[in-house]
Amino acid sequence: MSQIAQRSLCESIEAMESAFRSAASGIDGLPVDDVVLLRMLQMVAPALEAAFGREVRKHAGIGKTEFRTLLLLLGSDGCAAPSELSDVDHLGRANMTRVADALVKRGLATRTADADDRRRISLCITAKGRKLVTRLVPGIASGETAVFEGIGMAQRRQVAGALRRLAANLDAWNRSQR
Amino acid sequence: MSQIAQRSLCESIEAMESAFRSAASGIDGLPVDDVVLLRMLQMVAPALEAAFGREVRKHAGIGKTEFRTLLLLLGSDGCAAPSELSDVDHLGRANMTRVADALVKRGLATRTADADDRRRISLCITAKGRKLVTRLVPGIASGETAVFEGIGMAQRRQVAGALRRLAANLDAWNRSQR
DNA sequence: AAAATATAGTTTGTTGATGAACTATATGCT
DNA sequence: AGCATATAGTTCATCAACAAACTATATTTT
Repeated sequence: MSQIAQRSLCESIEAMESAFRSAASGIDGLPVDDVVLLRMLQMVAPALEAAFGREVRKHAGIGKTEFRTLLLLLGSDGCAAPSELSDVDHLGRANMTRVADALVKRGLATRTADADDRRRISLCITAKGRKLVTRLVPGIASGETAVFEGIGMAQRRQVAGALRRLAANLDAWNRSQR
Repeated sequence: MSQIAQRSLCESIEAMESAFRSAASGIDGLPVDDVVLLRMLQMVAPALEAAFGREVRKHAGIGKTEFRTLLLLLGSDGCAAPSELSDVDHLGRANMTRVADALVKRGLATRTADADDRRRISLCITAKGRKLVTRLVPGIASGETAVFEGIGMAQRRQVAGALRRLAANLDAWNRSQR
């Protein structure tokens, strides 16, 4: 049994907000609305990912990152270089090696050397991998429908726009740190 | 040097969206808008947290979870039980033990037994811990201002509302899985 | 042509989280 | 009073990620 879920996520968010607002009343200059919003983001995103990960593990026996890599391969005509995949998924190359290892071990992808550039390999989804993705899509679709219930298209666009903006601001910040 | 940042986060988001849309054109029933939006969430939130974590590590020598626990203690009149803190921060109790260990080791918090309930302890922020939080607040404030630039109050409310809705839907989903 | 620099992928050790199991204690039920 | 159940916090093993360093190869510069 998970050792997290004493309270629900909603209850934790309420309690977190209350605690931060209380803390802010004794601290000058803390932009508590921003702190709370960022913390909500950082609580909800991992919780969504964890739930997705548990479903994928249960139904496919692989991790969420492995599954996502299969989707990304499908979006690249079936094959891609690990360095490309790690860029697209914003992960480390070392991690992508681990993910590739796991997929190859289960026969869901293959590694083949690049004919033109011997530094590179091509990771390609197999027929078994395609079948697995096809099998899980209905469950994914219904899960996502459930999770987005009550959030209209206009609000989703607002969220997407805000996330892009946050990413751009973070990129600018990271550039300024070097 | 970080092995992730070949591309910027923005570039990864564009590439991810393109790859998922391409994948979806060959897969019936994949709600690609939702997939993309969830994946953006799951890329941006950890990136923000990682950046914050690096700053905190650099300026305070502690992790982001340790720092956040100090803030939560301030919001609880200085003391709280680890089980309470883990609920508020939506973390495992085992993890909160690790966080408490780190804070106590650095003299930023103390553990004291509860007089009424010998199962419980109180984790209390020390004067040193308060000073550390006070010292970091200006940097946090400016970082958060930077990261939210270009996102107006109305849009922030839309994002907050969507996050609460996502949390509620996820709680409902988790309840239905038991 | 040779040397310097950059890129691709891997290996290794570390980190921060989790899940399971444990001990100690409190509460509720009979 | 005694037993069953629940809660609090800890320990331990595991996992999925990272950072650093490495080897091999390609490209650029001199």
